[in-house]
Amino acid sequence: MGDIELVLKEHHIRPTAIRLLMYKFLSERDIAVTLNDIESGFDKSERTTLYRTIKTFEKKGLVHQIDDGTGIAKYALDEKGTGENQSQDLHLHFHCEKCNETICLTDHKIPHISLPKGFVSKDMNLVIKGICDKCSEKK
Amino acid sequence: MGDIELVLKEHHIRPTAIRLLMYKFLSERDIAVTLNDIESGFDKSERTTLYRTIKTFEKKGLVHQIDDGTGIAKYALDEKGTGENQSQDLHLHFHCEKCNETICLTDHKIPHISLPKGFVSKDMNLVIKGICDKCSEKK
DNA sequence: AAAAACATGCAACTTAAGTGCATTATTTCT
DNA sequence: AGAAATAATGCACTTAAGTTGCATGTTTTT
Repeated sequence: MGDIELVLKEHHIRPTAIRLLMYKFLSERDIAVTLNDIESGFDKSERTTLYRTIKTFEKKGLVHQIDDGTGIAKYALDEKGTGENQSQDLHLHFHCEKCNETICLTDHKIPHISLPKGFVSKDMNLVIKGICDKCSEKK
Repeated sequence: MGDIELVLKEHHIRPTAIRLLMYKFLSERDIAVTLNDIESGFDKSERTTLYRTIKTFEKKGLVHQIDDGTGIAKYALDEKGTGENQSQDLHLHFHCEKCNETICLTDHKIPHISLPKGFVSKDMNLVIKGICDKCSEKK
């Protein structure tokens, strides 16, 4: 049984062909992808199925959705896809205005922020916009 | 000449009737509003006009757009609408999962974050999700 | 093997966002 | 002031992402 198959099973996801392929697809890139990106990578499958697949992954805690300000949802594998650690992904994301790519800066955690009285924090989303390392190189 | 008229003129925006009304509308609430919210507040005017009006405000630095993760753009007046201070609005936003309202926490600035080599930061967006003060009161 | 549960594909719908163009209002110029 | 230029508004239409319903196909369970 392949590695991916195991990962899916650990997350209580049936390892169908498309799901295996999508996991592979996601694990091969280090940037967050849109549904369109995924669609372009799969001639064989259909928009709806891919949509539902990524949503399944999300529900089961395999991927997280990122809102980078472009208005289009992006997805990336959770850091510890295999582990049991379901703690929130409080790392931050960087969106490059040039290449339009969004990167998970998994080593950069969001610092603690004290809120006014009465506010209860459950989740956080920090996106930094600017120029990424690749684009700032090739001037 | 009214106060609002002056504010608009300072931002090089022609003070038409709709624009004056929209500014008033925005200044009357302390939460970020969607285009739909605005539309509901104006029987007289039309979606497109309101859309273009808010976009004009945005371009001229009167309002900022907030992406709170709901997928729907929200807008709020900049802190110093009147002043010359065009420095980025690096305050954070709080999105309440219960009442769905998004609040500018203008007093809470986003802390400095050091990025990996090659990354250039131009703008930041931090949204904290949870329960707001009003909703946590009335259990 | 039959029943139940789940996955997939197709079509259609919803909603926010955005554009083109004609009309109307406002400003500028002489 | 009046004409020309510029900008604002309103209406219709388009686009694109996201989402749902339902029929069909597949896998799992008993």
